[in-house]
Amino acid sequence: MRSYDQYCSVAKSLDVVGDRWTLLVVRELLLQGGSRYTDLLSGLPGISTNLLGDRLRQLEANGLVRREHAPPPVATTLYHLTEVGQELDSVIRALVRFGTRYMADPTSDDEQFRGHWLALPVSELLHDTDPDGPPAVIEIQTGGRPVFVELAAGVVRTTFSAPRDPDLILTGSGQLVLGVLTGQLELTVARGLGLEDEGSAAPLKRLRYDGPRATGIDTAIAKGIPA
Amino acid sequence: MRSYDQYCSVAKSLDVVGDRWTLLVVRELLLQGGSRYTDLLSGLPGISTNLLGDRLRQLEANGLVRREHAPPPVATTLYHLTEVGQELDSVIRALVRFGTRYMADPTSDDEQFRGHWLALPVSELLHDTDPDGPPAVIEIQTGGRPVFVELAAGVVRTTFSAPRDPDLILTGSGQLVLGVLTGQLELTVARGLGLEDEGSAAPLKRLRYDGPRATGIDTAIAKGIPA
DNA sequence: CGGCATCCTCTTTGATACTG
DNA sequence: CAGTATCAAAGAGGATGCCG
Repeated sequence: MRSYDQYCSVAKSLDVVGDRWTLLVVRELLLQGGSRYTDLLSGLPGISTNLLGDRLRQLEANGLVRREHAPPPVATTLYHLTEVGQELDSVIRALVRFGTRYMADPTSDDEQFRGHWLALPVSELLHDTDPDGPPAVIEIQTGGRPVFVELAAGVVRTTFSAPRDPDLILTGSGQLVLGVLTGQLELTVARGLGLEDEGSAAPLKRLRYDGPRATGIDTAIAKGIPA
Repeated sequence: MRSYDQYCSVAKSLDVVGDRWTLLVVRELLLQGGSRYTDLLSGLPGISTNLLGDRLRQLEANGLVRREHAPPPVATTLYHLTEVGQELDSVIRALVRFGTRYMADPTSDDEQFRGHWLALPVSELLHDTDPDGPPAVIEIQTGGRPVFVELAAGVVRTTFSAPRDPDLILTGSGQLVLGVLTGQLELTVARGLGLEDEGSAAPLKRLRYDGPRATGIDTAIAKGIPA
């Protein structure tokens, strides 16, 4: 990217991460940790292979990404965020907070989705209102690998392997699951729109959402669903 | 910008503000409030007139900017951030926090600077360590209109008109001033590099900087200054 | 299959000129 | 002042080929 040539903190940041796809590469590395080239490709649907290579090279040149030639058991290159790169998590979190308002909009037909992306709004915008309650786990099935939402000690975290047997399993589109988790979509309404749930709904009642609210999320979602 | 077509909060944000120049337009509107087209042009050195027009139209279409046809005393169009647009301040602040690490680097010859940009790192990264002390004001002269840094009740704010007579006036490049304010550059060293100061240095000692630290800022700056 | 490099087409940007 | 019109150059996207 051409530099903005401005002596300004924001412009300097954007000189480094303002290129198309760059922050999404950082998103993947923050979510997934050390990743192989093809892991990144599959977590970044729509990027072309040459662009991913370009971006990784730029990020490395700027000291945000480190490549590591893993020894025989893996026998491939792993890309990691450096400490400086990790500091972009505050930028990503701010973008999550802002962008979640658009998650209620009707989705286009060819919109891609990866379950692990849900970890961003879940861990940034959801809180456990019952810090003294017993730990609870919700399993999310949106196609692909499941994601686990864990409520414990007032904090909501996400993991990619089951921390214990889930209290609740939600199966359906990312949009339905997110609507129910954020409390913007009643479980009964979500069922009508295609969500399947198995187990206790109690953990849902413990969640508090403090992100941007969308009105009429149910009708918005319904509009996106073929009748 | 072409959409990323990903059902992800970050991608959705970037669909709206990920275009080149877009976040810098937001920066100007956050810093300056309602602005005329030409105010924006002068606060965004390097942008071309057609791109500014494009970006304003997009921001308006996305509900982040509102145009207001001001009545006779002004007799021109003013651009404002909407409430949704204002919420981008957390994104801007995160970018400020990240990007300030690069402010110590040697600046290129044709790098542009506007004094009001300093308000970003100052109000985001500086704190007043003496909340019970008397209010203090530092006037910053970097060419163009002066900027005033006000320490009061534990908070550091910036204004564009003098809240009272300044206790200290700093005159010099943005980089020297910022180095001194953040405590990364000793005042005596800064004087040797061309900074002029008038008044009491006491307010500087009250400031605490909690942003990213650059090592060797003095030699870095010296390298950028023609001998 | 992982990790690129190349070629080609299409879109976006940037510089400048121009108009109400 | 507040933009629109024009056009060359850069960058993005897509397909494909290469090499361990």
